[in-house]
Order: sequence, then C-alpha cells, then structure tokens
Amino acid sequence: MADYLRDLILTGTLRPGEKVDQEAVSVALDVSRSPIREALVVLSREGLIHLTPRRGASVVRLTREDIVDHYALFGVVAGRAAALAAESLDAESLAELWSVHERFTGQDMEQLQQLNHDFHRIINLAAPRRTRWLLGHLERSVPANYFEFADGWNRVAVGHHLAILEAIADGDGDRARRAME
Amino acid sequence: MADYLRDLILTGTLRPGEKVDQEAVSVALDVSRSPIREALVVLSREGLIHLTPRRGASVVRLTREDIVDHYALFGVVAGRAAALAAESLDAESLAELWSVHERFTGQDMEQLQQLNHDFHRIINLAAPRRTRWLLGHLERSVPANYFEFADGWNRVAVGHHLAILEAIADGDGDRARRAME
DNA sequence: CAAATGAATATTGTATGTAAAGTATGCCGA
DNA sequence: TCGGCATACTTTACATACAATATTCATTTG
Repeated sequence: MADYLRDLILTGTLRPGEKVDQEAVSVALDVSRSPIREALVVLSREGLIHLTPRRGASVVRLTREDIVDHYALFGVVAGRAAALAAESLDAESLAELWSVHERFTGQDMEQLQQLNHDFHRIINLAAPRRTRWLLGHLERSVPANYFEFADGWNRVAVGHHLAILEAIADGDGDRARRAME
Repeated sequence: MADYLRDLILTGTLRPGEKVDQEAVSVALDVSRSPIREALVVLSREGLIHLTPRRGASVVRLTREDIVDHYALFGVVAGRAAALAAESLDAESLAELWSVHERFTGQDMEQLQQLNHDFHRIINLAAPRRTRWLLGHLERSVPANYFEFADGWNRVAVGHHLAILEAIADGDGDRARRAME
C-alpha cells in the first residue's frame, strides 16, 4: 500500500506539492480509507509526504539542497558501514564483492543499479542491526534516479567501488569510510 | 498518541518484548483503535516496536549492541552537523554556544540534559533540512537515559563540548566532526 | 499422561458511518 | 467590479461494525 504510493511519488507521477486525496487513493486501489491512512503515516515518517492535521497529505517538495543533503547523509552512514566491513568482513563476502565489481561493466542502466545495490548490500550485511536499518530507510526515501543525472555515473562508481574494495581488503576502516563517503 | 506510547517504551513501563494490545491502549486513552493503530505505525517506523501482520505489535528488544550502534550513528550524523556548523555558524549562535557551555556545571541531571540538548540544537540549526530531520528521529528513538549510566557523564560532556566548540570557533569542520563523534 | 484436535474466544485488519473542520460557491453591498 | 460573508459541499479524523485470522482451552485419543 505504502509501496504503491511511494512509487508514484518517486517516479514523479504524484508531483511535489500535490495534494493526496485519501478517498481518491482508496477507490484507485479498491480498499477502504483506513489502510490508506496508515500508508500515509508511513510515508510521512519517511519524509516523502507532509501531513497537516485536518488539512490532509501533500507530496513533499524536495529541493536540490535536500537531495544533496540526503546523499551526503547516506554517504556518511554508508561510510560507517564500510569502515566496519573493513574490520570484520569475512573472506567469502570479500570474494563476492570482487565478483560483483568485476561484472560492473558495459551493462545497461537497470543491471548496473542492481549490481550497485548488491555491492552495497554485501557491505551492509557486515554492519550492526541499527545501521542496516537506517541505511534501508535512507535508501528508500529519495528518488533513486536523481543520481543517474550525473552522466557517466557508472564509470565513476567503478572507480569508487575499487577504492572501497581495496581499503576493505587491506582492513583499513578509515580509508574505506572516506572512499565510501 | 504516539508520544504517550513512546514514553511508556522509553521509560520501560512497557518492557522489551512485551505485546502491545490495541484494544487495551485504546481504552486506556479513551479513544478508538484507529488513532492507536496509526501511532503504532509511527513507532514501528522509529524502530521502537515490531509490527507483525495479523499478530500485532510488540516492543522491540534493544540489545546493548543496538544501543551502542545507535549512538555511534547519532555521533556520525551529529558529526556531519558539527562540521557544517564549523563552516557556517554565525557569530551570534557561536556566542550562544559559549553561553550554554559556561552554564554547564553543577546543575542537576535534568537541567544538564536540557543544556546538552540546547547545545546540540544550536549546532543542528546550522545543518540543512534533511540532516536536522534525521537527527530529530535519531534523538527520539532510543532510551535517553541509557547514556546516563555512564557515570560522570557530565564531566566528560563538558570536555567534549569544549573541544567541539573550539573546533567550530576555528572553522575547522573536520576537527569538529571528529570531536562530535 | 502427553500430544493432538477442534470449538470457543479474542484480536487483528479492513470497511463503513458520523461529527467537525476546511474549502468552495454564490450572493450582496459598497 | 471587487471584497466580505453566509451557505453548501468536501474532506478529514475518529468511532463503530464486521470479517478473517490467531490464540486459548477443554476434550479426546494413542
């Protein structure tokens, strides 16, 4: 339920600032208003919509600054995960990382997204529970395609992944953190 | 509504692992179950309770590792805020920081909590929107009294505040970040 | 006597009803 | 014509109703 609305927001179908009508959503999904309201609460907690009492829900207007800030935050937290990974990652996971890294070439955008996701997932699995939890939240609550704008993104990512990977392989937590950020 | 339940959880009145009965809460607060359910969704997104479909809500069992992890995360994000503050804080806010810092002595626990809170709030106000948002979440969603356990906490805090303060005054973002973490 | 079964009970999730606040429409007077 | 105001219509927030799944507990059976 929340997933459906989140998609509409992140893909831009529901535009920033637009009002979200509970009744309308409920008939669109053919459910009652109760679950819709709960979904709206979820999204408001993710920072995707703004909820004003007695006045309803509207899609949050994310400024460019917000997006930049969000990715910086993501970087900072992911950096912590990388630092921890450098200290505790087992050989098997490290091999997986190399494997993912090597496949990171010439694919289409969607596959690259997937590989990138896998790469980070392996690192995050080494992080403690709360950190994983936060990373999950940060990942979900921002338009993923914003950073596709940066052209040649995948080229840069390969370089970054390599730097992270080498730092982790060396067990150098601080370098892994800086590389990730 | 969510505030009430959050208090019960953070003060330990609702104990870790304990099941939360919607009906019971609704009669206790003399409201229907609808707003209670929405509050439970809020708390589940904060990571304070676990929500299993058709099986209800239960207070999350936070391990010691979770708490440590949480504060580390808090530190990492607050560190970013401090680094930004070092670069952008105006003279007036800086003076306020010194003022708060000076009053940080000999008071009772509650006042110290308040001053500590003020100290961080001033720094956070210099941070961008999304960072402030995340800090607010992280602050709320963990038993605040956990770190009172550390005896002589306030002594240590004074020293830390001083280090942060000097780094900010010098405009040294990186040092401010490390001090905060 | 323990494990299994099934009816009775309780609790959840979703739907619908209702009162109150918010929004829009149209009328009137300046 | 334009601004102010009363009224009608929406929409929300909360309460209640109902259906479906879990849980409990007594009973039976191996």
